[in-house]
Amino acid sequence: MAKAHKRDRRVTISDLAQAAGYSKTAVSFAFNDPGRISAKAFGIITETAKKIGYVPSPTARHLSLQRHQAIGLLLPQQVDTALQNPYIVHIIQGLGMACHDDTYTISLIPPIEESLSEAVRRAAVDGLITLGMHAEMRAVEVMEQRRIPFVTIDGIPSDMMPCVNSSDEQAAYDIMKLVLSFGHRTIAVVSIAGEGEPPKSYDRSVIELRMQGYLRALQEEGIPFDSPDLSIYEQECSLAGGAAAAHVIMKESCRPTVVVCMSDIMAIGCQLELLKLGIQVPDEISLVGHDDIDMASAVAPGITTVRQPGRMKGLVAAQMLLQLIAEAPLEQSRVTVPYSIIKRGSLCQRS
Amino acid sequence: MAKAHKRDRRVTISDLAQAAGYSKTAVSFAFNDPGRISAKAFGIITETAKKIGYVPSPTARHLSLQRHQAIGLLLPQQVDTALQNPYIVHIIQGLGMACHDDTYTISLIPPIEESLSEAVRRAAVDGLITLGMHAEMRAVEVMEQRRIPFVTIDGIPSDMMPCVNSSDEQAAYDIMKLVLSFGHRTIAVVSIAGEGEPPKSYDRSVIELRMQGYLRALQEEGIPFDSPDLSIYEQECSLAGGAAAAHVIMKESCRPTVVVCMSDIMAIGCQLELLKLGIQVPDEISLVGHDDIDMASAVAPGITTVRQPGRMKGLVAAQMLLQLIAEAPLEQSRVTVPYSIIKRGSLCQRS
DNA sequence: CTGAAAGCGCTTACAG
DNA sequence: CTGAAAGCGCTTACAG
Repeated sequence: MAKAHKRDRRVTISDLAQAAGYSKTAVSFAFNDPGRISAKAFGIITETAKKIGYVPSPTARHLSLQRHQAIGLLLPQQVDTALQNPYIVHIIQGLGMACHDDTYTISLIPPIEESLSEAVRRAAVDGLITLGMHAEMRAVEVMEQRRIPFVTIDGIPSDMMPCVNSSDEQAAYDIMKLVLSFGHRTIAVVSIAGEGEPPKSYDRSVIELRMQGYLRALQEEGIPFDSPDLSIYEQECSLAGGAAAAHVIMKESCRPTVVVCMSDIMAIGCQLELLKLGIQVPDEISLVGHDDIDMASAVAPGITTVRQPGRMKGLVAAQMLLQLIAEAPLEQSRVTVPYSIIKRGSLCQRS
Repeated sequence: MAKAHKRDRRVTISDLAQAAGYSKTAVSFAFNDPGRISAKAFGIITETAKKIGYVPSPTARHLSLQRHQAIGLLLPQQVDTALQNPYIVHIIQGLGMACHDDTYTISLIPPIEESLSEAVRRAAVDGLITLGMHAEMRAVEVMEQRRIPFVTIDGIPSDMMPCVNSSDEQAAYDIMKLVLSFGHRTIAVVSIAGEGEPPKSYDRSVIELRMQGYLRALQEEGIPFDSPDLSIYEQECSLAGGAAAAHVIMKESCRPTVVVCMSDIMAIGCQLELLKLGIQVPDEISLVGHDDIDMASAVAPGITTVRQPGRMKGLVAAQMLLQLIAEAPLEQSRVTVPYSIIKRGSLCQRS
């Protein structure tokens, strides 16, 4: 009676049990295990449910079952910033592919007031995918306290932390080797500027690995870190950052014949700006990038780049995570996903 | 004692209460309203919490508070497919911007076995953003049963359904007018093929509105729907679809001087293919698109297009949704976000 | 087949 | 300031 007043209350299992003339147990079975009640009970309950508009509360279910049917992606930055990075979008697509069959949902979890660990505390998910995590981070501690499994993409491998990486160092080495094989000896490298401390600088490790790869290849060719033929810049990872790089490079007294960018987005920004400035690409200045985003093949000339298998990484990471959630053993806790070098028009023989 | 065995159990509020020598009430206050307990109690409880690694269960909190601190985005397709559409990525970015301050999380909710309404049933969120919903859909019914507020982007306006749209008909009209003002009279329109019934064909309404806009402009110029100067194609909304359109168009006996594509992605695909086929763009064939995705300015020539304010729509929709969740009245329940026509090189005077 | 009851882990009105 | 207890809305072992 008291309850009947509140017209706007959500209808609960008790309402339905009462309306249908069965117990809550029976109602629950009707929705989750119909075989355990009579056909008659099932009929009455589902009919009544339809009539009074009963929908089981997911939250209550989650608490009861200790399961959310959701995984989270821990973002190093706010959602709008993070999704500007096509690589992250690719990763999400990969997660989606893995979640599809198991009808898991994906939560995007940005830091709360700069704090990833606070975000982890509040995340209502069965597991987390993290980007560029290393074992020392506070967020890891919270995940362990909460006993919530996680898989790291592009993290620093360490014990007990499943992760999927690609060989960033090797990939960078390979593309620099390619550049050198085209005869280039005056080289500009555009690295990615990290904005501050963790969590923002999540992929410092990747940046460092790529730089190491570049330098290793250069060294093999007799070009040391401090060679006058090598100039290294840091720019924001965006079209604008690439454009800025173009301007700085053009001011060099000893103009490079190739610009090696750590990301396609920068390479494209740089290329567009160079073209605007009337420079012939690739004839006067060649360019290479990293990631193989969609745009890399759309611009003219296309960007020679390393394909970062974002989708594949997301897919594999999510599959591993679902295994962990199911408490199944992992075949391997560190998987390395292959990259490939995509040759397009932006890199040519030094003229 | 019995509990103490299970080393792998998550530590709960009871564990902490016991360990700290206070009640669960006190523990709860320590985390949510420290002012209500003594400084001493607060100190002991937080200290002990740290020591035994207590993190409050978000799920239990959600059930108790009847609040998730999360909104969901109902996707018309699987995550990986949906995110191929940059417009949807933009919308998510907009949602992120609105959610940032209120520390709401975003859930990506794809249909479950083709069923959006099933997805809505299971969604553990405080509110939903839907794409292209109309009042008759089953999903709407479920949202109402669950009393969960929602805001529709690109939906068909109707009573009691808050929505944010842009004037698609007008935008399409405007760009076709622009095309006509450049002297074009032999025109190919490439529409978006809908793959089947709802939920897949979520944006049929948008497609229809754009088509209506095109036709209205054409009609004003004396080009009726069945004019021999007008050919209409349907293609998948992708680079490949655009490329396919290019081939079909080139086989026309009466070759058009302009291709009006309903999306940039198709326009770009078409342009790249035309260029490959040796056609001069825009001199031999001009092109226009729709959406102004990043790539539209990156290709050469740039695509003349209508900027779809995806980010803005997401932002506004999420702000409205948060209002509804807070049970605050909406200033207006139907907002129209402005578009703008972006002129680039792909459209020129008919030669 | 059916249902009373305990449990999931919190919050909070209420009484002291 | 402090705590016992009811409540959030489900699931499920258990007894009948």
